Amino acid sequence: MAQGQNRSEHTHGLLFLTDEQLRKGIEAMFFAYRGFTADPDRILAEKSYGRAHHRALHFIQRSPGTTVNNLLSTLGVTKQSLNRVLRTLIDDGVVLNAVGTKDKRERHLSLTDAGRELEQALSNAQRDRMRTAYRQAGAEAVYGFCTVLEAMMDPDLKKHYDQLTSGETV
Amino acid sequence: MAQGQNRSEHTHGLLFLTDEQLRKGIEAMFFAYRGFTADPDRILAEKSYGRAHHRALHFIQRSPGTTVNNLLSTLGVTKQSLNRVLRTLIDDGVVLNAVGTKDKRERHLSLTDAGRELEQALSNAQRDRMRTAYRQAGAEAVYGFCTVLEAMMDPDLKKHYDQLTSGETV
DNA sequence: CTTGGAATGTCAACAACACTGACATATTAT
DNA sequence: ATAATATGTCAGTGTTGTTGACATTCCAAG
Repeated sequence: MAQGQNRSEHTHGLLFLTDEQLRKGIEAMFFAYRGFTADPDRILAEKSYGRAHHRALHFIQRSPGTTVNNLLSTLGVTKQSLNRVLRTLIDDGVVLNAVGTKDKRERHLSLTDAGRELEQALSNAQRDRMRTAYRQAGAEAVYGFCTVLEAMMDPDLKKHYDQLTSGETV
Repeated sequence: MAQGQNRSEHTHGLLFLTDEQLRKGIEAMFFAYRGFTADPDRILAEKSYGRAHHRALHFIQRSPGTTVNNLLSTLGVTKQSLNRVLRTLIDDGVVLNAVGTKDKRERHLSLTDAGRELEQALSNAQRDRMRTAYRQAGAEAVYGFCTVLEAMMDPDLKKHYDQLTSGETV
């Protein structure tokens, strides 16, 4: 029932959004996010790291030389929370912490070789699932997928997202 | 740069998935999920509940009379973890715990009036954002959104999702 | 009818990861 | 000199997940 109606609504571009359809999207987000994190979680568990470590590694890889403050606002956590994670990553020789050249108060974060290796392993696992899902769903679906996700973001978070996707350099 | 290329790839249905595009999707999931939970989180904080309470309320509302075991496998947590949450919800008069009529070992969970009210408040907040995002993105995007999310789910979780979306009754 | 297993509840301990608040230190800006 | 910034750290707390152990209740098979 739902499928056929949805399809017809597409064609003439009208959106009759029933609570049922919205609930479906909500549940899809819930179940999909579990799948989204499942593969990296397995790798992290072996190294006794958590998702917070993965997130830090990801965004450091994404913006090498980024400052703690920048990473803080991207991740949206407190400095105490981030520091706990960064501390272990730095001590384990996975993340580099370099005093800023221009402003010596700043610390510039980057990955060591070991860090790049770990980040690659995590990213590969996550990208594999992503790639499979993309291929399965098709190109148009992927475009819609990103469009809706972007529309769901808080404006402040969207800024970080846009900054990452457009310009690579910080 | 990315936008134009993506578009052309759509038209002839070929998927050249660069790591860059996959990373974009990964980051979109991360930032969007934060937005996805932001609104209910504010309401939950007032009542000193957490996301786990919201999830329990959602799926109980979705399948009234469901058993603990069923809820357990839907949520994918341990019974101890779920029990802690259910305990507070039952004690607060938000969830009803009825001994099964046929099999008296089972407990059938449902919402009280207060529970329905709270669940509505949470769902409304979440649906509002969802609706706005859907409208902003358009009908085709929504269709693609759900398609990709479904393809991202673990098969076991997808069963629960399918069960919920198709048949309402348990 | 006894026994095994299933469904549930509960206690205790522990870990990850978020929070707040307070305080210290170095460095830059005014 | 003083204020503001960037960072680090200590201590405490809360939510949510985990294991492991154990009790209870009840259905079903022998």
